[in-house]
Amino acid sequence: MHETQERIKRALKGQSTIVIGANCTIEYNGRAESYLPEGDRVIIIKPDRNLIVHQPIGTAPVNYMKTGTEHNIYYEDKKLYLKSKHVAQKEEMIIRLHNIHFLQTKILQDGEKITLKGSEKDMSDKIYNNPKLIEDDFKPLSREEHTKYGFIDVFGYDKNNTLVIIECKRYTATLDAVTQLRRYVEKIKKNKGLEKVRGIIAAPDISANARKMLEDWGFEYKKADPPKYHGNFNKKQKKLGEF
Amino acid sequence: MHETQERIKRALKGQSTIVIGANCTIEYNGRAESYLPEGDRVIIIKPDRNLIVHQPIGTAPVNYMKTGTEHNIYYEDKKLYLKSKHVAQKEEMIIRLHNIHFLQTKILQDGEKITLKGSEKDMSDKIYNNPKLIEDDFKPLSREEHTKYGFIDVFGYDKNNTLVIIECKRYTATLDAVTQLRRYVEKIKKNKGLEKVRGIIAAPDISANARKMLEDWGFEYKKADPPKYHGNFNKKQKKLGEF
DNA sequence: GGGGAGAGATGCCGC
DNA sequence: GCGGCATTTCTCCCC
Repeated sequence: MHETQERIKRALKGQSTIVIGANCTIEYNGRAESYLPEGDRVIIIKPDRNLIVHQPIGTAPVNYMKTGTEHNIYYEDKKLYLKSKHVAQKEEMIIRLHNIHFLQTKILQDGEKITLKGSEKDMSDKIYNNPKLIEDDFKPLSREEHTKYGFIDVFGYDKNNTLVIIECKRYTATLDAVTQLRRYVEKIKKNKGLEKVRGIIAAPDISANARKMLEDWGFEYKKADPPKYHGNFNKKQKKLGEF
Repeated sequence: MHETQERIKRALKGQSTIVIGANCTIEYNGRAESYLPEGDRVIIIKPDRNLIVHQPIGTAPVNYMKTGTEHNIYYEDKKLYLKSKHVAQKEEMIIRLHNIHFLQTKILQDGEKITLKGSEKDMSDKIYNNPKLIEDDFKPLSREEHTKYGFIDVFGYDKNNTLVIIECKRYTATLDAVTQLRRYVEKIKKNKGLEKVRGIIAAPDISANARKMLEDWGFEYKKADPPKYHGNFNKKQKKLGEF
């Protein structure tokens, strides 16, 4: 066991990614407080000094510490502890390691960044470039604007030269989306001294409550799908068969 | 390399948690589309069939597949692939494994659940049980109510028997918090036919913009901290010095 | 560094 | 299953 401690200690000094499979108990104190009784988990410490703990179930880590945390591994009363402290964030974690199932320390080389298509920005681009998706004679002026009126997805004029604000959502629009749109419309009305500003939610779907609130406020809903670049799932299936 | 494939294949049939350190290329197609060029990552597949991929930097996984995904490992043109498919979600991922740095397969035993203190619910409980934190003679009626008016944190009457709605936030209250409160207040005013309903944000802090909007709408802000159970960070520091 | 908003958000709970 | 909402959200981008 002392050998394990030495390996982790050495790895913590370098740029290794450390992966530990261990039976452990975890205590956290910081933004909240948590306690996790004894059980088997996977612990990862990365070279940027963040730490994540995964139980054998679930997508999200059960415990974690942010980038820039200090880590220390030591024995006390013949028990092995990993103590992690993030001074700036006033957070800390103590993992008591009852038993180590496996340990890997390895310098991982990866300078690549993920490319992602189909985000809300792509959706507003699509609408900007195809204004007829909203309605005929819609003239978009800008997109993804950090104006003093707020962060507006698409912004333009309709055929009557009435200002139109469009809030895009990739999924079913919720009450939040409507209140967000409402905030923008009100702000721009006030700042520009306009009586009439149209607000449109563009999304593949909208919840019943959101639709009701939308109508109560005189806003509109326009069905619109986020763009797909390589075709749908079934097509992809076929294509992937080539591999 | 074929031995690695066999080990993963066997592990996928059982209840093992699989941890792979590998140089790989990742393609994802589903709710969005993504591509990640060659680099070293840690891949975890859990017994509930979810998969997460971690680069050697950052807290969040760079790619993932949800619980219930089917995984297949196979060779094609002498190249090793891990293909993951979630039929119901219409999502899939293909990981090309160029080189395996390490591989661990282990059945992890963990039936424990994390206990967390200091959540927003704990905060509304605290206010419910200590109404003076809001003001003298505040009479709370309920908390965490899933009423037809919405999900209201705390709900009660002030000394003038005016209805009071309190929205709690663990951190700095933002514009969202104010619009949320506004939604509740308006809805309850309308449904109960009341002219005056007070709205209060209880949070440790509030952003300047949120405060302005709050005041514009005649709502109030009351500084309140989420409950701490084991004392603050500095005290904890001292206590932890015992280790 | 704080504020504002998206995310392939995830997870929880209630209907 | 959907809906509404918190999250130790995380991450990005802009001021």
